[in-house]
Amino acid sequence: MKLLDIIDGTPIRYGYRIAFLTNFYREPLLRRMELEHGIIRPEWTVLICLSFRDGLNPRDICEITEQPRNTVSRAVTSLTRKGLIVPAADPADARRKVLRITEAGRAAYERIMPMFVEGERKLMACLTERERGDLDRLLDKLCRAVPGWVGG
Amino acid sequence: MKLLDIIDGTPIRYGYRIAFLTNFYREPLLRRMELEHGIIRPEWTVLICLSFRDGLNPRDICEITEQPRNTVSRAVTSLTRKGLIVPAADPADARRKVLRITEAGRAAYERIMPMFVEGERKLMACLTERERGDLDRLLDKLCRAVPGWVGG
DNA sequence: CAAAAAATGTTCCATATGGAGCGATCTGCG
DNA sequence: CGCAGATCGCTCCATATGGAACATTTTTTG
Repeated sequence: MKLLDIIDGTPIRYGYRIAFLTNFYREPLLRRMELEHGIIRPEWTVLICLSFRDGLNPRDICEITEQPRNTVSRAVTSLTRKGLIVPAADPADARRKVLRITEAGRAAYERIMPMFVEGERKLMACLTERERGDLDRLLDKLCRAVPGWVGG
Repeated sequence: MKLLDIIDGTPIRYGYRIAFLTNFYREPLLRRMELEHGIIRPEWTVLICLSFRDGLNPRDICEITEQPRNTVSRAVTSLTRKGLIVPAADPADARRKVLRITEAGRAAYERIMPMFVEGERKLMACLTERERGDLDRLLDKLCRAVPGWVGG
């Protein structure tokens, strides 16, 4: 008996399976990341953000990742201690910090990301090219619609 | 700037968006459930399992939900204290408990589940009937393939 | 049949997480 | 300018979570 077997017995078939996939794709990788690289989820999300756009504030990262401020604050502290990012004063606003990813930070990102890429490859291996295209389009539509209903 | 905006900058487009949808669909509902009904995630998964098939053991629930044993153990204890389930001795194996959902437990399930159904409705509202059919088929394929690669 | 190994559920402990509130700073309005 | 209110990041605290070890019971093995 597995979670899959009770999906047909629940009235939330879509939500259930999407959460199911997330559980099996993401959670094991997050645990491996912590074990093998000593990086935990909030730290990882900060690295991803800064890797995409350097010089963000903690506040920006809260907004992007929807994480609470204290969670981001802790991640910034620990990443700084590890030398993966460097916080600087924001000349325009003394309350803010400008966060910059270091070389070591980029290296950590480049070391960890392939793990998630490989996980995604396994996840998607069962689909044909055409099916991936369909899924891509559907996910895009679903994600773009989120801001319209979330919070309400 | 939102998470959506950096999706194109990441090499894990599918995994990212699936996790994104889970975050916005499930997490707010779990928080509301705790606030309004005093039920937390592990308790909810136990209720779902027993609602689908009464008389399961904690061990079965661990297997179905992939939750650690101590988490399920705690959920069983608290649900019992709340009168939502009743544990009995398993005559076939003295180590095991047979868990049965109570009337109050079923009532709680019937009260909470509509919240998740409504959340799913919002999530899926952007898709046409045809697109839902496509997504249904794709999710089915993805989920069925999970046991083949998970853990490896 | 006896001892080793596995299974089941619990407890202990370390840590991750989020809410609330704090001090410092900035903004808007008179 | 001066003050009320908003914003930013941090700390405190309560709780959720998972790993490891434990006692009890069952299964396997010699």
